[in-house]
This record gives sequence, structure tokens and C-alpha cells, in this order.
Amino acid sequence: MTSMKKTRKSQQERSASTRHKLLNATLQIIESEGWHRASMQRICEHAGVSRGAQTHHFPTRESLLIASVREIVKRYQSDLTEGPNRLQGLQAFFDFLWDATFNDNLLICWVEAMVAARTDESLKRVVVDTDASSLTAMRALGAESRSISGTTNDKNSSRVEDIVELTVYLLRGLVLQEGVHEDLLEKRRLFELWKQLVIDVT
Amino acid sequence: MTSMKKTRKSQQERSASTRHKLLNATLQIIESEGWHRASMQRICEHAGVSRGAQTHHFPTRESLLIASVREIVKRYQSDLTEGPNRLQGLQAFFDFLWDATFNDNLLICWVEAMVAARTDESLKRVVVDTDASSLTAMRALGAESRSISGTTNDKNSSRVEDIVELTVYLLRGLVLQEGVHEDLLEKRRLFELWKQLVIDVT
DNA sequence: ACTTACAAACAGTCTGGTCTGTTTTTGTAT
DNA sequence: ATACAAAAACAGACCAGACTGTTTGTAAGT
Repeated sequence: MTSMKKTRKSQQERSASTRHKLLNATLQIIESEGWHRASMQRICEHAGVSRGAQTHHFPTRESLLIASVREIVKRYQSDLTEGPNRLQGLQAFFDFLWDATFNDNLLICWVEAMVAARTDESLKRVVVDTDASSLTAMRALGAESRSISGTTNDKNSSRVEDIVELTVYLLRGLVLQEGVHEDLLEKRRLFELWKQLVIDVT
Repeated sequence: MTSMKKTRKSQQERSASTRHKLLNATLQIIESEGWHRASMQRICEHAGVSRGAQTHHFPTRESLLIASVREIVKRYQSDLTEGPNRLQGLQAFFDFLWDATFNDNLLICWVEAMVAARTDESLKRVVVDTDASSLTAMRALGAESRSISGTTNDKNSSRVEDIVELTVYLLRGLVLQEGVHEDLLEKRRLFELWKQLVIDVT
């Protein structure tokens, strides 16, 4: 009885549904029109949610945008954790990072969020927190993927972690560039060079 | 007679003065408050220029912001060309790039411009043009600095150019990060690691 | 009944572009 | 040189639109 089509939805279901609609619409608008054009009315319009319903769930614009930031990293993290259950060496891990970066449009939203957060203290707190946790997770994943690949995990695994972090920053720079000049093949070529340089040393 | 203090300024002088004031204020506000808060009234207020004067020189907000983008790259290019008349090898060139990136606040403005341009076609055109020219200039500078350093400029100088481009993207990613989490020493450490990796190979 | 979810109108602020009027410089005829 | 008209630079009011947050009211689930 709980799974009827339109009739009788639980409060929790209703709430979760509109929240999801709103967050989805927010991310889509940030991705397609930019952070500062993600206004409440536009989001509501795009989500098919009334202004009042939005007000109920997110009383202020700030609260919705903060929730969106959290949603971004949540999805990104789930991408990360579900993907590399079989990570075969650094090479594969880097390829995986590339895919996670350019397959969906989460990272461009993240870049928009970072730029917006730079001049918005309350947002900055959220961004810097979530970013730090996600960064350490990726560093750990990188080191782990290397230790699996064969060579013993010696004491300079910290070097590998640093290289992973550098790669993350590089990928963000590439995303930034891709936003204004689409040329993914050329970027891929450069990234292959990067991989080669980095992996030769480790 | 042409150099009296307050009396009798040439039209050109007056025009150039207020234009400069407006562009300066625009860049400062972009840097301190972000792109989307650089409104006309705030800029005029900060520049000490009346709304009417601004209207006369820049009829629309878009025109002022485009001019600001051009101003950014103009200053950045002048930084580049006046600096490394004595560039001793790639190492020094990379250090120079680092300084040009983090000494003044031009690059954060540039990042803001790139993000804004992603969802603004007319702005995107300007950004992608200026960026391309500035990028090729840096690639050339990098290759040149290497060829000076001693080894003959063999056929894989293109590889050096690619590495320079990668470094540019990496620096932009670092600037992005520095915007939300100030930790320049740590970033410097990571950059040193990258330098070492690159220079070992070349 | 009572709480949660939803709907829509309203007020106040901010923004960008337009418009009208004033001051300063410049060109020119006398 | 000097008067004067034209043009350029400047000043500020005004307006229509968009935005956020609030408020009042209605429907749906518990």
C-alpha cells in the first residue's frame, strides 16, 4: 500500500521529494547558468516547486545554496567510493580521477561554489570543511592504490599523497579552462603527459 | 604650462583619468568582493566617479567589465615581459611564474572572470581570445628560458611548452584553493615538488 | 486536533539603463 | 586675443524589472 503512484505519500516522502527536486534544479542551474543566476524564483520555476514550498524547506537562499554545496560533495564522494573497488595502481587511479572530473558536471559546480565562497564567509566555512575531508579521502585513496600495485608502501607514501593533491588542483585548473574553451582532447593529451611525468618518478 | 596642478586638464587627460579610476576600482572590487558584486554604483562610489561620468565612458556594465578583463591581461602581460629579461633556466622561470601568480591579485580576478565568462557568451569571446594569446606567450617564454639554460633546443621543446601550460593550469587551481583556504606555504611546498619532478625529467 | 507541506501575494531593496541638465574644453570667426 | 558655438566630460534624478524575505492562508498527512 505504501507504493501507490500518486495517492498517499508519506510526509517524509513528500519532503524528501521536493528537497531533491530543489537541490537538483539548483545544481542544474549552477551548471548551466552560473552560481549568481541561481535565484530562488528561477530554481523554483525549474524545479516545478512553488515559492512557498521552497520557503518551507529552505527559508533563505543561503541555506539552499549551502545544502547544494553539501549535495555536490556528497555525490562526488559517492562517485569516489563506489568506483575504485578495484584500483590497480596509480595509473588507473589517475584515469579514474579524470573520469570523475569530466564525466558529470559536478566539478564545475564545485568550482563555482569555491569562487562564490571566497567572498562569502558563511559559505566559505562549509566549502573549506567539505573540501578538506574530500581531499584527505582522495589522498588516502591514491596512496592505497599505489600500495596495492606491487611495491611495498614505504615511508614516502606521503609523496604520493602530495602528488595526488597536485593532480586534484591541476584538474580543477583544467575544468576552469574547459568552461571557457572546450577542447577535451587536447586537455587529455596534456593530462597523459602529466601522468607520465608523475608516475615515472614514483 | 601644461603641468599645472588642478587647472586646465586636457580632455584626453580627463578621460584617461576617470577611465583609469573606474578600471582600478573595478579590479579592486572584483578582488575583494567578487565579480557579481561589482555593480555600477559600488564601482562609481569606490572610484569617486559620478554615475553620469561612468555612463559616458562605459554605457553598459558589460562594456566596463570587458574593458576590465582586457586590463587584467594587459597588466599581467606587462608583468611577464618586464620581468624575465634574465631568465636562467626552467627553474627560474617557474619561480617567476609563481611570483607573478601570487604577488599581486591579478590572477584571482582572472579566475573570477573565467567563471563569469563561462555563462556569458560575449564575455567568453574576450576571455578566450586574451587567454589564448597570453598562454602562447608563456609557452614561448618557457621554451626560451630552457634553451638559454645550456642544452641545445632540440626537437622536444614542444614538450617543455606543454609542461609550462600544465603549470599554468596547476597555478590556477592553486589560486582557486587559496581563495577559500589561505595556506601559501603548504602550496609552495607542493609547487616545489612539482618543480623537482619536472626538472628531473627535462 | 494538530502538525507538516504547500501556495501565493506583498513589501522593501538593489540593479542597470535612460534621460535631462550642467560644466569644462576645444575649435573658429572676427 | 576674444567672443562664441559645438562637442566632450560630468552630474544626478528617474524608472522598470528582478531579487529576497515575510506573511497570510490552504491542503494534506498523523
